[in-house]
Amino acid sequence: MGRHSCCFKQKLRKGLWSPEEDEKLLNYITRHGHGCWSSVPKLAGLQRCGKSCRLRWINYLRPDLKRGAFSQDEESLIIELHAALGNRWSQIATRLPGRTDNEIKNFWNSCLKKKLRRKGIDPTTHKPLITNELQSLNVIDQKLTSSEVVKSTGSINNLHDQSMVVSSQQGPWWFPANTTTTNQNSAFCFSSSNTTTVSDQIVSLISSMSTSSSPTPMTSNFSPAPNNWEQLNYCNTVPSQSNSIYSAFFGNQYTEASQTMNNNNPLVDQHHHHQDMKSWASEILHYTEHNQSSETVIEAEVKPDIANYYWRSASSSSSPNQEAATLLHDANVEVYGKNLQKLNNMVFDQSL
DNA sequence: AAATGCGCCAACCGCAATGGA
DNA sequence: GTCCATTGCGGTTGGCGCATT
Repeated sequence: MGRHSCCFKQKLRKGLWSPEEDEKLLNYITRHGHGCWSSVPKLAGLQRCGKSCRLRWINYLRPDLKRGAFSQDEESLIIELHAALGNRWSQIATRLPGRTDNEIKNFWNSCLKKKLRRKGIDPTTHKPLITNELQSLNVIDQKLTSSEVVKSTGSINNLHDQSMVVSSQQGPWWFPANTTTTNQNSAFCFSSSNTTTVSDQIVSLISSMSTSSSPTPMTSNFSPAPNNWEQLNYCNTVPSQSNSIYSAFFGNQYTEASQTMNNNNPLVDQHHHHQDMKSWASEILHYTEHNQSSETVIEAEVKPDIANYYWRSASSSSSPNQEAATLLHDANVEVYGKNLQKLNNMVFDQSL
């Protein structure tokens, strides 16, 4: 145990290699080959242990090293190989001529891991990130699938229902067992009053579902859309359509995360009115709901990749993507409608 | 200009595997 | 089969340099 035997027998140099040491090692191995590494330092006139000499040769002095930045092809290959092999750096290195295991490992830890996270991919599993938000959604979903609700097989037809469905699963949706004729297709109904906004009721609903085991609160009287338009915000960091969803449903309208062109911005999707629940949104950044005539209109910004957005902040201590992740998390915790200014200040960054 | 923070990466460390006596 | 030296590997550290305060 402890320091390798070759290192404590005599006072040996440690730390960075000097040019002179490099030259001695290079000259010796070029002429004689390395042979037994433990004898190299003595024969080459170096005050180093054999292990240190070996490492220096493999990682720096070897003539077949490529050096320089990794190409896009190399980067893709490393990600692909890491997905298959995990942290087996030496095996990965055998597939990248001129690159050392140490170099690849450093590149992975300092660069590729962050890149993958920005794309919403867990660098360990290479699967979509399971975020705090999603974990909280799972709690909500458990509530929704409890005995308080029954499964719905139909769509919401009542045009003016102020109804809402929340789930972390991609359909079918779950609805309360005891519903009135008026709102029989509604998961939850919210009344409009002077004192409580629809948003606040949603906040209350989600909060109660997330933190208590009491029955889901639900208003008994259906009311039409509120007179004053209300902005609602939703966040979702799930990067793939095939994965879990966090979404909202007002009346019979909901949003779709398609990359419809709008003002040449492929990532902003204006209000969609779909009857087909299969095209449910998976990448919603936030909704805007307001009244147009007698109808409620919803606008939504979609985010195919969390990295496409960042939170403009005075603090630059963390990266834009970290800021975005923090913001989305905060928005979820504080729940929708409570933190509108934050979301309104979110800007779109196409350069990322 | 000095102090501090932070990312990168070369090198170290400990452990496992290997091979020879 | 056991011991021990050596090699290989992957996690971790520490120092350097650049950016920010």
